[in-house]
Amino acid sequence: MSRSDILSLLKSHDVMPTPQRMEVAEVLLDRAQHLSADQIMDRLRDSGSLVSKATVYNTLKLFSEKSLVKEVNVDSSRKFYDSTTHAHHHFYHMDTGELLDIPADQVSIMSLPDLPEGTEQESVEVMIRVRDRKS
Amino acid sequence: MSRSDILSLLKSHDVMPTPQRMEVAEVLLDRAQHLSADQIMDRLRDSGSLVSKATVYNTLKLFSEKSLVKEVNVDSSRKFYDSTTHAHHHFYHMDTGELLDIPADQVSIMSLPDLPEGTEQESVEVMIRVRDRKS
DNA sequence: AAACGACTTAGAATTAGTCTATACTTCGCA
DNA sequence: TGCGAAGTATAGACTAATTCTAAGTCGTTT
Repeated sequence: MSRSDILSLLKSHDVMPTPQRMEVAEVLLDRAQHLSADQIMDRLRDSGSLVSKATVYNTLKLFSEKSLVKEVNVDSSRKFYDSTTHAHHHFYHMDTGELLDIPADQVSIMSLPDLPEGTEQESVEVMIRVRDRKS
Repeated sequence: MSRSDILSLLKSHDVMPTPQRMEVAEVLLDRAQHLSADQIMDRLRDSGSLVSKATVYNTLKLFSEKSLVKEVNVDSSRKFYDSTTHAHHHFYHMDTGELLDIPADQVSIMSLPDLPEGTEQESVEVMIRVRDRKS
């Protein structure tokens, strides 16, 4: 995704495109991927950026509120941010800690349950945990 | 579940039934529920128990290794321990932070995807996030 | 120019969970 | 009956991710 694509993406999601936000977006939205705040910090540092930790966290929270990215909770020790926002599912590789997309057409859920009284559905996520085959 | 049921459950799962482990088990396995380590600590304290934090964490980790309980990650700010171990799915109520079981027969997944090369499946979990209906 | 609002920042604070080092129990066995 | 090994339990120090706080920057408005 080019700089100007990112710029208009931010604008269209009602996010003021500050230089720091642009830097974070360029890292995360570069391609379909799942990164933790920490990994994003590292990449920013590697490319010489001076964005502060607080700003990275603020920015990621803002992005996910504005639906520019999706939070994924797997591990309960850290959050991942997913550059793919449309509905899809994940493999979680327990040995490597890696998160992989499941192609959307490869899982289908037949019947969804009745929701608890007075609630509405926010999202449905399927998580398949895998590990290295032992044999 | 009675004390003696719990006792034989621990034994059958190869867990030495020390007094502290019995206390933790009595709290968590009392009924189908999802508790965080912290909630378990609170309940133990309320009932006058002196078990230490470290022991509670050690015990919960042991229980889940021995498949006496199931870890559930939703929130990435804390782990939940589920007293129901057979395969089932969850609602996560985003407003209350509560976790609810989905009756097993109410979700069925039609097609499962091909697993990544060289891996085997560990578990499949469906998580439906819900929130209070706005209207 | 002063004030304003939105943003960024360093570093302190918080919090779930882990680690460490010490102490206690149990139990086989000399 | 006493000893030692193995397995457990504990307080408290520590870690790591994330949030908070309070001060600073910057562009815009008055």
